[in-house]
Amino acid sequence: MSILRKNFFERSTPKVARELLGKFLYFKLSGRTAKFVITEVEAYDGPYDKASHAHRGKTKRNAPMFGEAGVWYVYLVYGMYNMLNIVTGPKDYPAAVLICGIKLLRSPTPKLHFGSPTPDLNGPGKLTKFLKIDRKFNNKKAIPKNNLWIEDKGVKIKKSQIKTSPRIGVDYAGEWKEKHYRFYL
DNA sequence: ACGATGATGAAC
DNA sequence: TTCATCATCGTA
Repeated sequence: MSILRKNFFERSTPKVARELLGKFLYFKLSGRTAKFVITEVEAYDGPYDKASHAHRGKTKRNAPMFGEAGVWYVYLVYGMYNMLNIVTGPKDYPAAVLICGIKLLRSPTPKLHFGSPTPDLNGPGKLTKFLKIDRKFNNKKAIPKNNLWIEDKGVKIKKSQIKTSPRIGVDYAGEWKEKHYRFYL
C-alpha cells in the first residue's frame, strides 16, 4: 500500500511539489478507477507568497489551505475553471500544490470515452474539466473513500527529468513571480 | 490579442 | 451593494 497521506504532504511545499512528479493520481468513477501520472505542478507556499490566495490572510475560500495537509483545495477561476490543489505544510501554515498536468494511463470504463487513448491533460483547467472535478472535492481528504487520491508506486524520477520555471499566470506577484515554483517532466 | 463567465474580496 | 480582479483556455 502506497497511498500518500498527511505525513507526505506535511512538509516543505516546493519539496512536495517536486516529489509529486511521477506519482499517480487515481480517480474513481462509478466503481471503476482511472489512473494518471502527474506531470506538472506548481507550489504556492506560505502567507508571504504574493501569488498565493493566502497572501491576503485567511478567508472563507482559502481556509482549506490553512488546514491539515493531504486535503484537496478546489476553487473556481475566471468563472469557468476549477483548480485542483493538494494542501501542504503544517496546520495553520497556508500552502498547497496546484496539479497542472496529468497523463491518463488507464481508462475507468471502456464506455467512458476519453477521446485519445492516453490524453495528455496539460493545464490545470483542462484536467478538472475532463474529470469533472469541481468544488464537491473541496476540503475533502485525498483518500480512496473520496474517489480522488495519490499513490507512490516506487517509480524513480531522475533529477535530470525534472524541469522548473516560474509559475504561469501570476505576473502580478512581484518578486514572487520569478521563483521557480513550477515543476514538470 | 481577446472574450467567456462568475465567485471573491475590498471598497464604498 | 458595487466593482475590479482572477493560480485559464480556445479561438483568432
